[in-house]
Amino acid sequence: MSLPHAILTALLERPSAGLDLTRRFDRSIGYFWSASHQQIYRELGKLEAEGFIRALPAAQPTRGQKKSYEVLPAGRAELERWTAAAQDPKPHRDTLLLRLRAAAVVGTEGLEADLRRHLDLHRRQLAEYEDIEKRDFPPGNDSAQARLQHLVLRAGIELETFWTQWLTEALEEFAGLPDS
Amino acid sequence: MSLPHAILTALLERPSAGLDLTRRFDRSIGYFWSASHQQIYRELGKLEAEGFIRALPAAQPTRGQKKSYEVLPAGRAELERWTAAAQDPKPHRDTLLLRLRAAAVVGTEGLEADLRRHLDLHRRQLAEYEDIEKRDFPPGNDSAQARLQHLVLRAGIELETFWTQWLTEALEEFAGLPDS
DNA sequence: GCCGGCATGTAAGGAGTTACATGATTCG
DNA sequence: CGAATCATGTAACTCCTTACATGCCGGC
Repeated sequence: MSLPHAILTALLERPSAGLDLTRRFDRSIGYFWSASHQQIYRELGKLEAEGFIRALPAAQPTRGQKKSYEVLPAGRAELERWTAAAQDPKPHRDTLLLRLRAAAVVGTEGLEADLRRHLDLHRRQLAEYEDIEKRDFPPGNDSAQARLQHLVLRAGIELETFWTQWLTEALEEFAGLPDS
Repeated sequence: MSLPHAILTALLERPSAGLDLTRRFDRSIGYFWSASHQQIYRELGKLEAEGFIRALPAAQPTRGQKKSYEVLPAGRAELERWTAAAQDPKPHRDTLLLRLRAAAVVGTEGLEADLRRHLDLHRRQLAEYEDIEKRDFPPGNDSAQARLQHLVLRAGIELETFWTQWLTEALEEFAGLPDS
């Protein structure tokens, strides 16, 4: 039940059409809540039916035509409610850790190459986050909104830092293993 | 496509029946790949139909009776294949970060209490991991299998450490915020 | 005018969750 | 024997993914 709220947040930040939202999910909100355009269109339809958002008047109802949405007061209220509500953390699912555990049983043959690839991907992601930090959060801006957004970005930076360190350590471990 | 491989790994570590597996998923494998008993039974049926596992001979075919499984050579081969295959990391989904981003737009009212609760949950999980580390990985055991398992556990420890630190930082940030 | 890209969708299926159902075993 | 618990399942639903379909729009 989080996708509709992710969309409400994005639309409050700026009214947008479906593909705009999709692109923003690829870049920013999608770093911690990804969504495909199919999901987004379906959810926009639901949110409109529930009275949480509405299409901006400029939009025609034909198919291939751009259709932008804005959040209605009921939608903002729902987002406030959801943000404040207690929620249990969802259990993590991590394929790579699972594969390492499998490797402890069936051997590490072939796994090292993919660990290197993941390490590279995490390094790139970390570099991207650090660029965003330099660009969007120069020292001195301490508005409440900026501080919260920066906090979220720092979580991303620290998580990617963790993964690069851990993968480096894992690869060192592999180097010292009896060959599989 | 990871649940069947999680089950194969667990069954290779020790042949088990459905509920045994469910309990082990609650304690150990489930720390990074959770599954309910319904999922597990469904998947055991599929794996048996595919010839990857078989019921141990002792088992009767009646309903409420215990039925243990073991991995067949084809199952082991499939697990080896899957472990070595290149896989892209799945995008993360984190509700808490999403809520923080929403709070940057609609205000932080009511969120702080749940952050404290999450901090407490992560501290407990961290303590549990550290207990496991003390119990199962005393210094000196450096078999290949133990080193890989320890590596996985350290990932859990470091992730929980990150979350406790980040949440602490977030709560400090909240304390300095203009009240919402 | 048509072709490639933009924009909005539909359909089918997989994976996970929630609620419920049924048979066996154990213990008082 | 009756109730609680163990153990194995079914059914319905939601969410997400993958593949495909359709209409508009600008440039050549």
